[in-house]
Amino acid sequence: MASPAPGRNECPIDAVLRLLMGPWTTYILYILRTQGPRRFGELKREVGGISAKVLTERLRMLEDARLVHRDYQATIPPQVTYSLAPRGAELNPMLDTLRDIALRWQKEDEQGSAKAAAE
Amino acid sequence: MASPAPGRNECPIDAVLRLLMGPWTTYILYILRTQGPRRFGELKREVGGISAKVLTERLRMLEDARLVHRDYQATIPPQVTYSLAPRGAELNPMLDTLRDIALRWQKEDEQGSAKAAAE
DNA sequence: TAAAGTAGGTACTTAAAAGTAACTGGTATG
DNA sequence: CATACCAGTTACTTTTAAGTACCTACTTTA
Repeated sequence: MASPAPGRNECPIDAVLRLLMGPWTTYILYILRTQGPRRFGELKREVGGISAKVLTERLRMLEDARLVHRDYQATIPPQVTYSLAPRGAELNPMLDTLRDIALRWQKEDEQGSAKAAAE
Repeated sequence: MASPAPGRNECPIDAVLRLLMGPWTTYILYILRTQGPRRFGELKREVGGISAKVLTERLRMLEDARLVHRDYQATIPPQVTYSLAPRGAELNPMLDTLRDIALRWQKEDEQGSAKAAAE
């Protein structure tokens, strides 16, 4: 890219959002957060429908950003366990707030459309 | 899509993140939040580098989600003013938290790499 | 000895998003 | 009488991301 558009590449908020967005990502974090550390295969089964390629991509992204910790045991067969890193846990309150807002909006919209339909 | 993947389409957090992510979006909200209501052309100039098409798309998305309010005056030439709607303002604390976290991580990473380079 | 499980990697295809350029109607300006 | 401004829209192209399928090396199980 020749000219980095202002507010796009430079914005640190965007960098974090870019990390979280995309299919599966928040769901992966949600599982690690509520179910605790999980192995690759477990995670894949629990997310359900995700391919190994995309799961690997997401986990690498999250690992590079240090939201998730990867523990590799060179046993046979190898055991790779993923867990929430401190930075991942740091996002929990924000994600909780976001979830509350999102759920409330969803409920408001349903009530609003129900009321509008009844009138 | 045949089977809606679990945790993907159903997740309300994802719906809001999907709204905020993407180039320009948080920057547009940032301008409306810090500079106050702005007209289409002003917004376009202030964001800088965005095309009318994409800016319109983003504003329509935000308007549909009721984060932003659109005021159309059928004068000649027409005046269209965009402002933060209540829902948009509701996100402010969360975006502030997110920005603080993002900036701190950025700083930590810079210090970390600087320290690592010095050693 | 063939299959299945471990944790992925690689190549290819497809679909969605983003960007580019030209166009709209109506008026005021040069 | 051609141009520019306002706030977009439309058609088209390019880029990016996501998805599909198959591959690795090694071991245990049937």
